[in-house]
Amino acid sequence: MGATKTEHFTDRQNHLATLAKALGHPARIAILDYLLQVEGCICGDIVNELPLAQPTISQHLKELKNAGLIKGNVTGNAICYCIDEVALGTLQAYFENMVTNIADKKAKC
Amino acid sequence: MGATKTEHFTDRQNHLATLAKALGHPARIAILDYLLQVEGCICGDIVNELPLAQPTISQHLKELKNAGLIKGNVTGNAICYCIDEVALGTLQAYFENMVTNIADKKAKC
DNA sequence: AATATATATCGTAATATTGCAATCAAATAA
DNA sequence: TTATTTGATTGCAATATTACGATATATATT
Repeated sequence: MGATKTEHFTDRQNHLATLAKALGHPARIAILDYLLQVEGCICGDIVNELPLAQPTISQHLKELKNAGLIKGNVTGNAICYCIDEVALGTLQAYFENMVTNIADKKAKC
Repeated sequence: MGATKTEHFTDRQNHLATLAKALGHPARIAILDYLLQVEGCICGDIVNELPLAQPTISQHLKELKNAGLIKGNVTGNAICYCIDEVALGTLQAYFENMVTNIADKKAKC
């Protein structure tokens, strides 16, 4: 098959999976790294920072944007991308919650 | 192509991407949900909890295990799976760090 | 030993992802 | 207007993922 059966899972599960999936590629981690390293957002020069061709990077940016992890707004010739705090907060809360839950339960495997 | 160019990225970036990728499917989020909900670990019955065939679930468990997100140890007839705190801690730290970094920078996009 | 139970592996079809050359679109600069 | 720049889109080849039936393996039970 190859097609994920999203209809069987909850909205929350599908949403978390979408966010995680968007981060499931080193180029996209690298893009977020760069977005954090630079002040606020990038207007241009992501292409020069990564070892991939321009269409490939454009595609990765699109996926991050579709997942809601980054926002982009046009400013003249260029486009400014920045990290979306809401999506990031969702992920942070998810892992925070898991870590504390596990610590509580003290699973002995 | 279809093959990720991992050699162009740092070990850290590849590792984070591997962890995120493993979580990039609702079935695998659901598995972790169930692992958290149950006390500690599961011995058996994951198959009954998810709307997927047994070989499919076995495959998803394998991917979570390969990524280091869960551990499994044999106990007689069944296999006990539980969440690996280390991998989860890595992800938690990553998002924690991002969130605080963004808050600091107060990006205005 | 024969049977049942739990899980892994194989094989394969359907679909998705990755990467890039070529090309297009829009704004800016000359 | 004619470049130039910036980034998106198209089209395609290579590879990966998802899902499952069939089958294998390994332990437990009878």
